[in-house]
Amino acid sequence: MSEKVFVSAKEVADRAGVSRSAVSRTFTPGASVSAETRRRVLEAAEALGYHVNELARGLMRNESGIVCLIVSDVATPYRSALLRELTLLLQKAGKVAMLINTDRSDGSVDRALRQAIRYRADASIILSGMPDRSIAQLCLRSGQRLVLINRDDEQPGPLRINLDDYEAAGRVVTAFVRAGCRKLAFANSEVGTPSLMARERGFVAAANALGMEVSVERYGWTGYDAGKVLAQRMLTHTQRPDAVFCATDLLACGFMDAARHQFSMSVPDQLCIAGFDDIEQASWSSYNLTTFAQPVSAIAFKTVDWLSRPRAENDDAIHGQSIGLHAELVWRGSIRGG
Amino acid sequence: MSEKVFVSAKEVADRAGVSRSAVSRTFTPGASVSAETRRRVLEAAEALGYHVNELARGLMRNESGIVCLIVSDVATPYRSALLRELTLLLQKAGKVAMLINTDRSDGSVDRALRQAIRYRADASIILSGMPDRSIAQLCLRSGQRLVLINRDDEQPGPLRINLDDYEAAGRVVTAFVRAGCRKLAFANSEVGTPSLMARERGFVAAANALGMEVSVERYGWTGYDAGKVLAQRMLTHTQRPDAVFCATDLLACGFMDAARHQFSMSVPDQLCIAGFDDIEQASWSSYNLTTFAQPVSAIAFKTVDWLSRPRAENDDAIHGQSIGLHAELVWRGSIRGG
DNA sequence: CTTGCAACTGCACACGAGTGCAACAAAAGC
DNA sequence: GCTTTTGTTGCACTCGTGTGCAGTTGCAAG
Repeated sequence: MSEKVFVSAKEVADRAGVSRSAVSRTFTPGASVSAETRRRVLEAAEALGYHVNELARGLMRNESGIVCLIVSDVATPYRSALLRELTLLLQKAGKVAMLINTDRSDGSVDRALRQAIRYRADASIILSGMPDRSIAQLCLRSGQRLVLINRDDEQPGPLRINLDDYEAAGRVVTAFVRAGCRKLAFANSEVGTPSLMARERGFVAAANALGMEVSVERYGWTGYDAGKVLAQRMLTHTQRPDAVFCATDLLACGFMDAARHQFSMSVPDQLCIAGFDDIEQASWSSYNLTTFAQPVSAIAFKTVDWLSRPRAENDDAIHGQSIGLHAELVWRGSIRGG
Repeated sequence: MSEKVFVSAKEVADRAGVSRSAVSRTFTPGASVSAETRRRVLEAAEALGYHVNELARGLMRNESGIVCLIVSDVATPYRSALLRELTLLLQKAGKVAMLINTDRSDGSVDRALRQAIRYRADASIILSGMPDRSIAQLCLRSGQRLVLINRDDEQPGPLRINLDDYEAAGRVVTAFVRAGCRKLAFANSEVGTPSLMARERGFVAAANALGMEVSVERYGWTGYDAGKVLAQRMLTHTQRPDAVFCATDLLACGFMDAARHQFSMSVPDQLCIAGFDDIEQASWSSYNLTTFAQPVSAIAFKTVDWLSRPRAENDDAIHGQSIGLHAELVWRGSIRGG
């Protein structure tokens, strides 16, 4: 029955006794309006409950103010933390976030990007999955900006933000050795994300350089349950490891719980554990996990900063920029010493 | 330099050798186009990389397809789980989610709703905070739909979804008594959300009805750290409680960790604990927390279902609908017996 | 062949805003 | 008093799409 009846600039103009242009100008920063006209317009707008139609404005300006966040597994601690940081900064920058949930299939990222194009988003930020090359190119050709976070891709065009996963994984070997550990293990998931694999390779390489073998196991998705299963597999071996680097904090929490409650092992006395991400739960006293911190604030800052910068500056680097960030090791109680 | 250059229906029409209307109709379900025309249009659209401009379409149809999610503390387990569920269902319903982060000030919810109006959102879903009455009315007058989740407000117009917090809190008293507990306590935060307060009142009332006193403490925000502080306060009393109902799972996790690691108490032998929300961590074996499950899927389903239903049906109930959902008690190991 | 009907197509207008341009008024300068 | 300057204002066009209406086409029935 009562269809949508938004009040338009025309109505405000009529009530204020000015032209529609005057209304438009009062709401456009930097336009020329006399103080008196402005006052009358604002008064009428307030009385009528007028709000600029961003759809129409976006149509004219060819700039919607929308930024698409393309994410899978939003409910995961690390993802949601990054999401919070990004939305906060985007809002401060005068943008608004459009959230698109993807599953783990590749097609869903493509669908998300199509959605972003349809809404004429100013930019898309991809936190999960990889877009098809042709779609990504289409976005770039349309003048949409693209940011890939922790996706280690070589496509030219988008801004790519990555951590020093490989190098960080090396540092944890040092920490384990210093704690007196000799039988190293790496617990990974099967998803094979570039950053996860980089951690694995970095860990193995650093251990090998010291003449040590690493037993690697991969299972399931990168969550708590997978960590438990990995522990069950790796701790029933005749040769139990005395140090495990888990590709993710969630894996580490699951691993630690299984080690303690199912195998009655004490951490860090009989088993040292390290994780990656520094999710909130890592600091909870039941886990007290030594781990690498994802610099979420820095990631979000770099992203939004790049997006708010005028276009021309970026175009200098035709091949798109690549930003490397450092993952700091947060010392807690799951590795001896320190 | 390279400004945004999206391809428009006009260009597709030229290339396909048809009128622009034909293009429009091809992308409008239920419009009348011959198979041949449709084919040529689709072919041209594919070749040019055409995508409908939802901004313009929304302008015409007066229906943007956008639904605003207004949330604070997105990174919190319960909130992010609800967020995931909502975005997934909205996408399935052909809508798209616009995420607006609020801080805990009231004004920020109002600002968010203004944003929603400016983007002509079809609906706004409020998960945190309370909008000012006048703004809410403005939204409703504009034909925007409003959903309040766990906000227990009496405003007419919006759909209100609430849990049986009060009654649920009573059930936990029964469970504590059955476990042999006699000194009951309630750990709450200071934020005073209607649902949190309902849990407190329900718990106290049910205990009183059985002739038992409840010691109530309130502190800080509703997170893990607050739970720890609450434990430090409540467990240093000369009269230690032997059962605590925490208003939130996060509080419960903090409380439990402090009880175990700082006061060396064993749960559930010396202290029974219950929480509320059933966040993922509640099921982790370090906590194994008995708690009430937020029916996130049901909440999301009811919400999206209401939004996709045609307007007329809802208008029958002038005062807006109110949906009550049941919080199921999930039995785990933090209460003896069961 | 004419007529009727249905399916399709295109014109033209609408949606709500921004903006270049010209008209205009007031103030300043001489 | 006249000219120049400065600041406002309104007209009219633009953005990309949906849609009512009228016109065209094709086909089958009379």
